[in-house]
Amino acid sequence: MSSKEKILGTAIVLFAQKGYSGLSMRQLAQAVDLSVAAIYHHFPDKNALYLEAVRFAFSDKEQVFAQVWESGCSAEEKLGGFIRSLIDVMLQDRDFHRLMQREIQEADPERMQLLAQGVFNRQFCFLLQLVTELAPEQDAHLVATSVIGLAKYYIECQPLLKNFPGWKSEHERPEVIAAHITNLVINSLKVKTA
Amino acid sequence: MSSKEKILGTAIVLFAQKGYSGLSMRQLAQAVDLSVAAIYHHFPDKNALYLEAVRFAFSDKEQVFAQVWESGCSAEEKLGGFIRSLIDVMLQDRDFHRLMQREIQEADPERMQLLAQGVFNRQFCFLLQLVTELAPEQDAHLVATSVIGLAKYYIECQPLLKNFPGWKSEHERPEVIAAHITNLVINSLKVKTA
DNA sequence: GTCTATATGGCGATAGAC
DNA sequence: GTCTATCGCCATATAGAC
Repeated sequence: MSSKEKILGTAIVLFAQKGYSGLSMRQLAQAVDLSVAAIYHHFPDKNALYLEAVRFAFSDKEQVFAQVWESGCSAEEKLGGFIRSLIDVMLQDRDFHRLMQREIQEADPERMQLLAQGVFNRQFCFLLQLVTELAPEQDAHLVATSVIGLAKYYIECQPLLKNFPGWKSEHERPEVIAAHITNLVINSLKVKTA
Repeated sequence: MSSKEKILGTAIVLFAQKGYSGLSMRQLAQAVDLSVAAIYHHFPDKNALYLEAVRFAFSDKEQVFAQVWESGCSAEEKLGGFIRSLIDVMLQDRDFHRLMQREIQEADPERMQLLAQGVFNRQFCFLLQLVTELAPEQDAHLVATSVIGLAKYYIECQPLLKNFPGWKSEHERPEVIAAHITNLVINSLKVKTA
């Protein structure tokens, strides 16, 4: 692995943990066992390094959901499969997920557009199509975002949710969360179509 | 208003905007029109100031939902009212909401427990009770957290969601979001009970 | 309670040798 | 490509006058 890749991979993790201003170039240099000057050889400044690290983390997410869309399942099963994959991806690549969180929180409009169009657009469109197929009379955008929001919330708020009454240990199992969300959404769609 | 209160109130806003390490004592001092040393007269160090600011922001949220619970409405109407209030509170007090976000993201287990038990517990229990009443056979914790998660997601991801196909300007109106979430949840509960 | 002045150290970034 | 050494600046925090 090249130094540049090592820097980018480590930067993702550390930026996700500490945020942009929370991570110093010295700390990053120490983490990758290089000098600060060596990092500056590969990147013009801290901000450029950050942007490249975000893009680097984005780069290999596209085909995770492909098998769901390409499967011969029914629309309902596809929705269940998508929700399950979404949760698995979020749980598996927590660094990426945290980086996303920070990006969304800063809410820079330009950056949001880049993110939506350059990263998530394909998957969102597939989901939109699926929802339209399942319940053509509903607002597909609202339903699609509900699906994503539910998954996202369960993952990122788990440490908080554990402390409320009624919590069970099974609530942190991905298949349980996925089944609940799938049920919630599909049942809701059924009422209107029935 | 005392200097201490002015410092705390300003700190909430700025910490929410910039994060802990993103806000310097100099910037805060300038914002409240005091010297850095004056701030250090009121707080032993930056971390203590941060903690006190978080607690300060927490302190006046308890009775916002009281009228919903105390209203003579049906359980269904109460759920709708709670969702609407939740969205309004989140939209209105964005600084508090952003501070919450940062706290949840850092996910310190001890801090999470304090938050759950010291801040949100009462409201969560009311919601839990309401859900149990509406659909006794369902997992109330899962349903209750779904309600909160949906509301939270629509508020905090709005800048991102705007950029996806299918978005309409009405999606940022609180009553539209609230109606959608209420429908989603209540319809879903109906299927199982029907 | 608030100030000015300052100690001490980490920050981003660069110069120049190898 | 990587290093050591360094610049200039800003950070947190403190001392002591008013």
